[in-house]
Amino acid sequence: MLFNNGFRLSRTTHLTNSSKRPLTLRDVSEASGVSEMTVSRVLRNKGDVSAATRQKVQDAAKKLGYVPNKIAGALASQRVNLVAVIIPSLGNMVFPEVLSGISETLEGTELQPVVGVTDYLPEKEEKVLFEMLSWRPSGVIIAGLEHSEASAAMLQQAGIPVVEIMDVDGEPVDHCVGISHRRAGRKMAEAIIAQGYKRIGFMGTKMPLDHRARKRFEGFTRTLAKSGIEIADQEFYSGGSALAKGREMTEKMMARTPDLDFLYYSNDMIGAGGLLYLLEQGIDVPGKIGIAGFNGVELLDGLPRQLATMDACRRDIGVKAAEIVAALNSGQEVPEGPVVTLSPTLAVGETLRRK
Amino acid sequence: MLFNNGFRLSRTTHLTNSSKRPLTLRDVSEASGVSEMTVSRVLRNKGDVSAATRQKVQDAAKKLGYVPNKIAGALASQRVNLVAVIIPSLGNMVFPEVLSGISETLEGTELQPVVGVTDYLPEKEEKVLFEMLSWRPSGVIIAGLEHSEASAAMLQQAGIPVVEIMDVDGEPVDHCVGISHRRAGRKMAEAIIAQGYKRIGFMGTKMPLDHRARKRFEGFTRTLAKSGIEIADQEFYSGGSALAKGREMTEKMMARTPDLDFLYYSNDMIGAGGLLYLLEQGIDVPGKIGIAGFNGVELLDGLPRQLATMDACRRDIGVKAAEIVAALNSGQEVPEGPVVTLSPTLAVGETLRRK
DNA sequence: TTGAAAGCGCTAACAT
DNA sequence: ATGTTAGCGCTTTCAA
Repeated sequence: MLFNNGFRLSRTTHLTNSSKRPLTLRDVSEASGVSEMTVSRVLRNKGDVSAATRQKVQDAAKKLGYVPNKIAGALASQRVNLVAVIIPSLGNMVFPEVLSGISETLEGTELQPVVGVTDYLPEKEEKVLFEMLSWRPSGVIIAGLEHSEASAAMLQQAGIPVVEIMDVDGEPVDHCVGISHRRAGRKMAEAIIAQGYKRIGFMGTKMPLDHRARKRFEGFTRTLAKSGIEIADQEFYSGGSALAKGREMTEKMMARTPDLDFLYYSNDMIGAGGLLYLLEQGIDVPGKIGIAGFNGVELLDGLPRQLATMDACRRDIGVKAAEIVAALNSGQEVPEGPVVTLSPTLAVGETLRRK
Repeated sequence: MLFNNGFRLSRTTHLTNSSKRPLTLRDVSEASGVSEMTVSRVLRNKGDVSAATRQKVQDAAKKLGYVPNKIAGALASQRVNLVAVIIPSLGNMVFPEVLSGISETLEGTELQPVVGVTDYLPEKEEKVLFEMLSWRPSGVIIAGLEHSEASAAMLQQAGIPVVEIMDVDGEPVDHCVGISHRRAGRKMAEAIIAQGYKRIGFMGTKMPLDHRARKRFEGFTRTLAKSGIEIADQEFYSGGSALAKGREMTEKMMARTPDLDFLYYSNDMIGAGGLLYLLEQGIDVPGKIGIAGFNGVELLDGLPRQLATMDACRRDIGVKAAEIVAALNSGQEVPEGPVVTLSPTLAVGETLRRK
C-alpha cells in the first residue's frame, strides 16, 4: 500500500462522503450555489431552468455522488412510481416470463415493477400485499382471482388500479387479464377425444391452492364426461424435480393401468419427464399412447418429440396487465373493458396425433 | 342482488373509505380516541401501552382497514427495512434459487428483499442500482464483482452493507460470498483429464458480460494446457431454448469434429440437450464420449443419464449473503471476514466415467 | 403510560 | 427563471 501521510486506508475507507450521512438536496444546493428548489427541478427535469444553472447543478450532483431520496420525494409529492407485482412463485418459469412482459412494458413509462412472492399461500399473500400496499404503489398486478377476504378488502380499499392476472374464470376486483383455464382444459379434452383416445390418465400437482390447475382439471373432466369418458387413472405429486416426478408417476401409472392410451399432464415439465420415460421404454408415442402437457414452455423445443401443449400466453398477459396499469395511471380509459380474455392456442406437436 | 335502500352497489363501490383518500394515523386516532403517538406505538409494538388502549387501537385500525404509510415512517425514522438484491436475470433458474435462499433467511429478520434485474448489462445495473439506492435500503446484495466505475462508486458511497455474490475471483467492495469459478473450471478439467479424455470440445453462451462463465472457461483451458491439451473445438450460442441449442450445437460439432471424446457445456441446460441428442444417435455416453455441464440444476434428476456437473452452491450463497447483511444491519461482526468462499462439489454422475 | 412539538428531505403552490 | 413557504404522515424526543 502506498505511503499515505498517516491516514489509514482500507477497503472500507470511503474517500468521499466519509461522513456517512447521506447527501441531501441542500448539499447539492450549497455546492452549486443554486437554491434547493431549483436543484430539485433540475434533477427531475421539471419546470424551466436555464442551461447554465442546469449545468452547474448537474456537475455538483455528479461530483458529490448525490442520490436523491425517493422516500422524501414520494412523501412530498404523494406519488410513488412503483407497481406491486404479486405472484405465487419464481421457480415456475411461468412467472418470470409474465414478469418480463411486465417490466418490458413498464420500461416505456415512469413506472417500476416490484415483485412479491406468495408461495401459493393465502396467508403469505395477505402479508406480502399488506407490506407492498404500505409503500403506496401506483398499482397492483396480482396473480389469480382467489384471495382471502382480507386480501380482497385491501385490494378494494387501496384506491389504485388493480389487475388480476392469469385467470379469467371468476369475479375480478377491478381489472383482469388472462385465459380461461376451464376452457383450456375443455379444449384439450376435445382435441384428445377428436383423435379417438379413450383410456385417459391424468397427472398433476397436489396443490389444492393452485386454482388454475384445478380449473383446467375441471374443464377437462367435465368435457370428457360429456362424451361418456371418465379419467381412467390419476396421480398427484408435490415437491422435487418435476422432470423426475413426471418420469416416476408415468412409470407407476403405466404399471398400474397398462391399457391407457393417453396421458394428460398438468404442466409441461412433468409431461417432458413422462415423454422421456415412454421413449426410453420403446413405447410408441403417439401411436400406442398419446401425451400432452400445459404451458408451452420454451424448454420443449429441445425434446426428442415435440410435446403437445397449450400456450398460456404468459408474456402477453404481463404486457397487457402492465399496459392497463400504465393507462389507468395516466388517467386513460381501458378500451377493452375490465376483463381481457386471451386465447391459448393448442400446439398439437407430435404427441397428440394418432398415426 | 339484495335490496339496498337506494344505494347503488357495484363491484367498484367501496363500502368503507370510499373517499379514496388513504387512511392516516390520525383517522385511527380519531376513531379510537387515542393520541396519534400512542396509536403509532401500538401499531409498531413499541413502548409501553396499556392492554386496554392497545385493544381499542387495534380494533379501530382493523375496522377502518388502515394500512400504515411506510414512506412517512421511513422518512421520519430514517430506517428502511429493505435489502436491494440485484441479479442479472430471472430466466436462468440459478438466480431464483439464490433468491429463495435470501428470502428464507431474511424471513427471520425484519428485513425484506427487493429484486432488481440487470439483463447482464452494466448500464442497466447502474440504473437499477441508482434507483434502488434512492429508496435508501438497509443493504445491497449484488451479483458479480465486475461493476462499472459509477456503480462501484455508488456501492462505495452508499454507507450500507454491500455483499457481492456468486463469485470470489476479484476485489469486493465490501463483503463477498461465492465460489471461485476459475477453480471450478480447473476442477472439472482435472476430473476430465483424470479419466483419460483428450479430445475436448466446449460449448457455451456468447456472453462477453457473463464474467463467471468466462472465468470458468479460463480456468478450464489453462488447466488443460498444463497437460498439453488444447480445446479441440468450441461453439457459442445466444438466445433461444437452451435445451434445443445444446442439441443443435452438439450435432454441428460432432459433424465437424467427429473424433471428440468429451464435451464440456457451460451450463446444464445445454448439456442436457447435448445428452439427449447423443443418446438419440445411439452414441455411447460416456463410453465413446463423455459430457459434463455446470450448475447442478434440479432438472437433471429426470434425465435418462445423470449428467456430470458441478454444484454452484446457489442456495447457500443466498443464505450466507442474507446472514451477512442481517448481521451487519444489527451491528454485529461477520466472523468469517469479508470474503466467504464456498466449495462447489463435483457430481460425477454417469457421464464422466470411462467405462 | 400518554401526549405535544419538532422535523425527516423533499415537492406543490405560490411568490417574485 | 428562480426563490419562499408550507406541509406530506409519520417517529423522535422530551415533557407530563
